[in-house]
Amino acid sequence: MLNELSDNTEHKILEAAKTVFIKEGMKGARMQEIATEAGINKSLLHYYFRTKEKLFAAVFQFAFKAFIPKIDEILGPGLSLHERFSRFANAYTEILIDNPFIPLFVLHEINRHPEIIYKLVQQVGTKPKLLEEIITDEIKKGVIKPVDPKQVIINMISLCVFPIIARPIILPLIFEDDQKKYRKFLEDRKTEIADFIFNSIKVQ
Amino acid sequence: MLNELSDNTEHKILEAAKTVFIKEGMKGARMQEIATEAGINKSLLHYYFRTKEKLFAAVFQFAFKAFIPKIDEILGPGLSLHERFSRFANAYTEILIDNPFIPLFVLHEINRHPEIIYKLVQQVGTKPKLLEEIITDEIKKGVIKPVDPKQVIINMISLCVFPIIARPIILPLIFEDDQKKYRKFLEDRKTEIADFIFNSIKVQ
DNA sequence: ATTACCTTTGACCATATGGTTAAATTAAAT
DNA sequence: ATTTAATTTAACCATATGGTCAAAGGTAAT
Repeated sequence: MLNELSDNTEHKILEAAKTVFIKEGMKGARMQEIATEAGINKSLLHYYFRTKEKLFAAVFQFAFKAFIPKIDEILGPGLSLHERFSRFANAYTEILIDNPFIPLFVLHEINRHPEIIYKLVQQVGTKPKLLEEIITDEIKKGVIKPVDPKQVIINMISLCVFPIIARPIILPLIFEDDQKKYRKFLEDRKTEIADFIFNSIKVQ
Repeated sequence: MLNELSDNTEHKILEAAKTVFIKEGMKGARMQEIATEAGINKSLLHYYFRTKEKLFAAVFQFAFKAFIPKIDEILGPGLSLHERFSRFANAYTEILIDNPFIPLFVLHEINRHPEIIYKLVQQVGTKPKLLEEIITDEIKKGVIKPVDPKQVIINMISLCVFPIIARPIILPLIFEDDQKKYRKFLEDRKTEIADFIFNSIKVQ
């Protein structure tokens, strides 16, 4: 039972740390707040994770993985480009709706310490080149115009991520604080984004 | 000369505060660091701006204004929709290239305190409705397909902002840390974004 | 029951940090 | 020159915060 208990506490701590760090950022987060959120005291927190840095590193790694989509999984084999765009936008938008604070958290921290990305990129093992090749092939096949694949990829991710991280501005400024409208808007995007991109680059 | 000197010091403080706050965020910024950056001591900083909050408020207001484009100015009268998209993407991208850390700063802080937006929105006086009307009109004229104007507007802003704030991820992951390629990529977008959007929604 | 080990707690420490204050300095006005 | 007001500085203060430590509690093995 020893291990079960410890796992339990460690798990509680990690969940609490996610909540607090992702909301407040590294500098904004307080160890006491994390302890309280986890229902334990500060000493125990330091017993499990010696320092704030170590705890942060654990949370950041989790967040980074959640933010960088595992493209290869989403882009299953034997699909048309439009279908692939559609699946990507759909899956990624859903991830982001469920974890709306992760992108900003990751971007904010990575801006403060751009170096940390190098360790993470390997661990995550995402392959943007894969998507790039798919797009290049479709150009050769004459399905889409000769566009820069990098532009298309960044467009796709931009269109998925930004509406989520800009919610506190978009909601009052565009949707007059009507959460339902905003929610519907995001829901629509699951299909709109793929159509939008495909329409733009397809050969008519 | 009294006023000139004080203006000068106040100006130095504000510039220093912009640098530090925008880079480190409200919680990450240190009053001492701002003072040092401004070439003065901490007491003088508190003499000009009683509290960290007051200084932050000044910086945040500036940053918010820089982040929210004054749409009406960019969208001069008597232009085609494509021309308007083009001008917007061009002008906004340039602003963002010159102030690459502002969007993330604003979004991060506004996420921590979503309320603050209400005071700012009035002061800035941006009118997204204006662009919405323009798009609606073009739909009626049959220039573009019957799309949701809100989707188009958010797409435009997403495509401009995200590639800037995601630079620390994009640069290593997509451009193998080649800054020139990234820079060229942004430069291309000044025209690419408008073409991209217009192609997608125009009636062929 | 005793040993040994893991977990949890409360009291405590050192330092960083936002902020204050009184005195010194400077500049303008009389 | 003297007064007056604004500006600048150095020394301090109170508090928050990350982190430590020794003791207590609990659990399983002998």
